[in-house]
This record gives sequence, structure tokens and C-alpha cells, in this order.
Amino acid sequence: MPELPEVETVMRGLSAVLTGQTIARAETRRAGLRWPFPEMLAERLSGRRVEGFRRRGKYMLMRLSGGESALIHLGMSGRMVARPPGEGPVPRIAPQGAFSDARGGGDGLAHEHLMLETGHGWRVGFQDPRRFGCVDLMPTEGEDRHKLLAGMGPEPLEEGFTPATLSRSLAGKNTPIKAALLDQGVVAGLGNIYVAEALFRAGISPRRLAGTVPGARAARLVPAIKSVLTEAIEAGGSSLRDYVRSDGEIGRFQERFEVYDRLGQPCPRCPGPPACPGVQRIVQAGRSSFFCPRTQR
DNA sequence: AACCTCACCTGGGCGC
DNA sequence: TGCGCCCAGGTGAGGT
Repeated sequence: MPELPEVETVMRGLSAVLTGQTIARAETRRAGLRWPFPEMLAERLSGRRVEGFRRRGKYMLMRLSGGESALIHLGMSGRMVARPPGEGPVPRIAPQGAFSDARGGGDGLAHEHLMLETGHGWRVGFQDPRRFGCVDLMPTEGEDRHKLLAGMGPEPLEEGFTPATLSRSLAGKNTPIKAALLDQGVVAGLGNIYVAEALFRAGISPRRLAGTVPGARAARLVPAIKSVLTEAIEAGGSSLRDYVRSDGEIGRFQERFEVYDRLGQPCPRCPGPPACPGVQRIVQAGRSSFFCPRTQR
């Protein structure tokens, strides 16, 4: 699930459950995910108070007492599941639907690799079937110098992300704009879905060379990125495949996709065939790009 | 440097 | 029903 809006949503839910609480106990169920967990991770989390959360791109930072922060990335399939005290039958869903229960009521614990239990008995599980996620621990001081964060571009929803700054980082690039926007060093937090949606809103083809975007096109692209991310966060993010639930407990932005995963469907801005063949799909850098060939140039 | 491809994993959906 | 294949929200590493 995890691009910026999903990570933001998960983080808000986590914060509601954990901020101000003490981690009474932690458990790791395997040695690591994408990389090995830090030495003695469970022991080092235990007894700490959770001071708060921050997001940087698709990473969550959980500030702990004692001057350390946990860095968490959800990878492709990571999720956080909160269970109330008393081993309740179905996990209760936190505010904003930041948590999913374990797939259709199944146990889902097979892929729960890290579990935190608060002093009040809430349990928060990090589940990640594909194990592309990661967890690290580092000093809170100088968080942004962490190897995984150091090269990140601007936060797209902050003031500092402007047509001028985007233009500067795209200038001279010979790669397709699609690939450039997926580069976390250009702008932090975009992934395959929101790049597609933002390029559609801006009327820019994913094939266009990044170096030709600075100027008027960047002036359209920046507000397109900001609006699509803002609306997605308001909707609680997007939920796909196994994440989909119909009861509104989790993100609903997927219902508002205009091009992503809509191959062949009419583009919302076009009159339909024969003027426009509908949403097309191409593969760029090994990943699907969805776009409208008529309105995106 | 800049750019591209691969690799890391599991699970769901589809066609046969 | 079962099997094989393709696809999936990410991204660092290693090669050209």
C-alpha cells in the first residue's frame, strides 16, 4: 500500500495508538526483512516511551525516549495491525483507517515480523509478506543524515517544493519524467500510482523527457502533485487487492483513480472513442505507466 | 555522473 | 481443482 499518502495515514494511526505510551515489550519473529534488524532490536525497544512520529518520504520515524528513533519502511506489502488489550477477536481499526485487520479475518500472523506491546496491553504488529520493508534504529539527533534519508529530495507537500525547485532538479535529465518522479532524490514520497495520477492532472506524458519539463510544465506539475497527494491523504490513502475492504475502514482514494490501473477505460477528460482510445498502458523501467494519449503530451 | 537492469519475496488472479 | 505464468504500491546494488 505504501506511497506517501498511505504512509502518512498509517503513521497517523500509529501515532494515535502509540504516542505517549510505553513499549512494555517487543518481539521480533525473524532476523530481519530487507536487511537484518539492528542487534537486540526487541530489547532496545522495550521500556521506551514513544514521544512522537514524523514522516520523511515513504519512511516513518518513531521518536523514542532515550534519544533514539526507529526508522520504518513498509516496502511493497507492509502494514501495521493494532490489536486491543485482551486478545479481541477482530483487530479494532484505528482512526483514519490506518490499520487493516489481517486479511479477511485470517490470522495473518505468519507474516508478522515485529510486534510492540504497550503498557496498556495494545499490540501493534508490523506485517510484511514480501519482506521488502525495513526497520532501523538510530540517534534522533541528526535523523536526516541516516544513509537511507540523506539523499532524499524535498517533501512535496512543504513550501520548499516549488516549480522552481522541481525545474532545477529536472533540468538536463535525459530520463523519462515518469522515472525522474519515481526517483526519491528528485521529490520524496511519490510511487507508481501517484506519479501516474499527477502526470495525468498536469497533462504531461510519462514518456516526455524530464529535461523538457522545467518551465510551464513544471508549473502545472507541482500543483498536480500537491493536489493528488493532499486529496489521497484526505481519503485515507489508496487500498488495492488484498487491502480492499468495502466497509470504508481503510483508504478510498482508489475509487478516484483517473488513469492508474484503468487500462482501456475512458479517460475522464475525453469524449471517448474514436476521439480518444481510452487509458493506455506502457512499461517503463519495468513498471506499468497508465496515461491518456490524447491529453497527456 | 547518469542511467538501466536486476534482485529481493510472497500471494492473488488468470488462462488452460 | 490444479498448475504455471504474470503481475503487484519499492529501492539499493551493481553493471554499462
